[in-house]
Amino acid sequence: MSASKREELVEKALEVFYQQGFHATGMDKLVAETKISKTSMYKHYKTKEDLILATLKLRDERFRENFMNRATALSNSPKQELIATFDALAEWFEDKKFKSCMFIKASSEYQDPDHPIHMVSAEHKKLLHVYMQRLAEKAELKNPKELASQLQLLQEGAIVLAHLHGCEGVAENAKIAAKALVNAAS
Amino acid sequence: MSASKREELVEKALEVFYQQGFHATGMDKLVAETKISKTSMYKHYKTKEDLILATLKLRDERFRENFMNRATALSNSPKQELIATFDALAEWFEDKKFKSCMFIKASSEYQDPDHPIHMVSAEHKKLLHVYMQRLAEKAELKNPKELASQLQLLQEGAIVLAHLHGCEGVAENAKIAAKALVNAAS
DNA sequence: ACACACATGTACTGATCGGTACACATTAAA
DNA sequence: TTTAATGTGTACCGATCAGTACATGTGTGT
Repeated sequence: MSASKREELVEKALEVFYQQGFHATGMDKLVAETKISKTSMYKHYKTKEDLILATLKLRDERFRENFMNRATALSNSPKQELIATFDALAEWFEDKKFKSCMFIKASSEYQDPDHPIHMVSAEHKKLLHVYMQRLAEKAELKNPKELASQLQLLQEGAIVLAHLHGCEGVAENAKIAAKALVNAAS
Repeated sequence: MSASKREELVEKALEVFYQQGFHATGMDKLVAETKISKTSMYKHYKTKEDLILATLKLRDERFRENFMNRATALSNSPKQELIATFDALAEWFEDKKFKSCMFIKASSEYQDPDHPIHMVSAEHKKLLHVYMQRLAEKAELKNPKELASQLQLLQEGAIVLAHLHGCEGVAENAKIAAKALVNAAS
């Protein structure tokens, strides 16, 4: 049960599920693209759903780490960092591999709120909310929880519209709105 | 080619695609739920994709009409109507059949920007944007196009988060943010 | 009553789905 | 060197996918 093969599998699955979708990606496609046999896949993950959950876990960790790191790097204070999250989004949108948010898409394909895939998607968004609420608290802004929610509305909206229409101006416009909301809470 | 059967088909398809998803819904399921034979279906619509496009067209018309009517009914001026769109959203989110936005989900399953399904989804969002831009113009607000974009960001974010976490407070929070943005443009 | 055009339902196609049976290769302990 | 345990690949399973061939209505003009 070589851990490296397991890693190769989940890595490739992450890429293919993200680019092609979950229902649209068959396990056979992963066999073809990884040269890992189906038996080995099902030794590592009992079902396709387990594999999807593993890819989402990896994606959650990587995405949040990168997102928060970029926002931190592009700012000098918690208040600035809240705004800089929209610069981080802009960078993401410009990536030619950008195809919306994996968790929005996952919850689109697995709509039942009690479905594990839906639940981990919701958890991902909650963790991002916590991150921004903490920033709002550090910045000593009014109603940090509500402010974080409102900024997240702008972020999720930006992701959706950047995916639908292309990235031009979307993140910038969201950033302008975010500044207005942050200033109103100062 | 009875038009009533055609209507029954697209009606049922709309419901099932919305509740269950596109890839997850087979044509056989529609046969089972409508008692319309597969042959008849494929006489009316050459492919599943054609049927999906028909359901999206119907959904677009109905949704926008209802959305705009509700916003109009809940307000007394273009400026108020911009804000009232968030009350219309709140009503929608509270419907127990609410399962996110059909077009966000469609673009999640058909990600290629050149795919017809993706394109009609983008067009739907553009039409909503036009509606709000007109309102902003009638209300004589500053930068009507940018304001409409920012309000739409809040709306799309609200849809996504209401679907992920439930509707509690989402639309209300978005409305508060919208008021701040509208007032800033007054 | 008849013939013809067309709407409809059944039963099927090859392809693909998620998942598995089983034969074989490899390794390590005895 | 033998034996047992485990990892791997192939070839397959029944179910379901989108789509179709074909036989059987069914309505209309004569």
